[in-house]
Amino acid sequence: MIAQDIAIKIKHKIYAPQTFLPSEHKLCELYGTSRETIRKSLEQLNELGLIQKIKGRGSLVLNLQRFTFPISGITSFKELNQTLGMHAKTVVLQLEKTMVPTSLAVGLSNEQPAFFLERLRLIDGEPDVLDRDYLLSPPVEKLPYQAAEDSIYAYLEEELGFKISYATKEITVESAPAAVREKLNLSGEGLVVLVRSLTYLADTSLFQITASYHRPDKFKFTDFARRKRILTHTKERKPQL
Amino acid sequence: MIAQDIAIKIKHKIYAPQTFLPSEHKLCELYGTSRETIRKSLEQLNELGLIQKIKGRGSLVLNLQRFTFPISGITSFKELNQTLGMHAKTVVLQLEKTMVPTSLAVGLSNEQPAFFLERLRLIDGEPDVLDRDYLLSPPVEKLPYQAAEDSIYAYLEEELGFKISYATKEITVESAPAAVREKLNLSGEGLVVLVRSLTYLADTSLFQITASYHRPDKFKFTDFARRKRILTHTKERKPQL
DNA sequence: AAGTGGTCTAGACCACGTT
DNA sequence: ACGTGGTCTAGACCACTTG
Repeated sequence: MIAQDIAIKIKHKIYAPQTFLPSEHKLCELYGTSRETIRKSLEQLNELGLIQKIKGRGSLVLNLQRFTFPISGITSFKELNQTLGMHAKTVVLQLEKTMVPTSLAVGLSNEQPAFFLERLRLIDGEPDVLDRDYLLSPPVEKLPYQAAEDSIYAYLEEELGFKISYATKEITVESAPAAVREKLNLSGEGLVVLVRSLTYLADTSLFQITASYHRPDKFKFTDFARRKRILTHTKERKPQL
Repeated sequence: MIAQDIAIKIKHKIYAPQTFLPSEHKLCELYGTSRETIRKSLEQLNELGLIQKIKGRGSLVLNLQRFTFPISGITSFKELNQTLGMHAKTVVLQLEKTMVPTSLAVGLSNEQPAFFLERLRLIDGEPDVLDRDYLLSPPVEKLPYQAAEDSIYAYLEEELGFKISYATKEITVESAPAAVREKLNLSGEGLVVLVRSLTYLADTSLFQITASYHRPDKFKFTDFARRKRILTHTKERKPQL
């Protein structure tokens, strides 16, 4: 809650870019909590790229446009839409209960029922993205048309109490199938940016398999990343020559 | 150090995928530290996608191949090369001191000297990526050819004591300039995946501007992301109609 | 010297899952 | 009932930056 409160204040420029937040000590008094609690909040903002903590000086508000296009995380299209104020529209092309194709089977055991959902995303009236989702049927038992048109994540989290936890994404460039090419009004070689996602719940069970086909001329992915020194320092020892 | 130690044990399957780590209490005893310290370590592993913490049960080791292609962070090509055991090679095409083109000026004040560096990355003998870097000249005063061929990050961090902190990345698909097209042996429409990065030091000063041109057929970006609920909940209030 | 963030501690209480 | 992780506390000492 503290992190969110500060994030909102940064968003509204109450804490302006290039200025320092109140010191951790002052934030303790402001929120009436201990310092470690404040520090955990600031750590979240640091990880998101909203601030940069500088030893001996303070927590500097960054002016990176983290609110303009926060795609990197697991952000649903609807949320993006709200945040950006784009003139975006979602058209549900298909919604039916089927089986997950074995070609997509990611270590899935045999036949796996799922809701298949195909949605076309339009921005300013132009087709931009075609999403194909499989929502595995345990755990997703029902999927109202309204949820598909609105926001699946809002439905799952708020209505059903699902705890969506993490996702893996893979971005490649591929030649689009004819059906996709048609729906996206593609010309030329028919190359699309393909974003494949696997999304998991807090109990580590897989519940969503997505293929997102993006028009290459409209595709833009922005990312914020902090330098980690955990995995990279585990260098292989080279044999002594 | 604790996070790294556990990460290595996960990598070497001492802690196997789909099993639980020792409980936080046991890890306290193992490392002789307090619980909060263990928890901070586990939080790092959680953020990296190595484990999933489950309340009431324990910390589950995930079997996502986080060691096979950890591109998402700020990982230098050399590090990737080591991690993957790919037959990769870097050819330095150019290294000279110039000015940053004003077209790239990202709020840079006037004339900004920098080292321009062009490198071709070959994988299994095939050109795969063309990197064009500008390393701003304060703070980078010298740039030995050897560092460019080996690893710039290792040089900056280990030799010069730089603290590389974070980067923004932007991925788009564009038509490659003729010079790039040639060096990458591109045919057809000459589309490339363009990854633009701005990399910053811990004091928030910009020091590197990179454009990476990837052959679209070789490009692959994988990402691990956890669901955040800080930015997304700051919904705009809709006007009451 | 004073203020800042970085790290750690030894305890506490809670919520969740399993037995 | 017990063990697990989730959260918080009130203090401590350190390292860095600035006046």
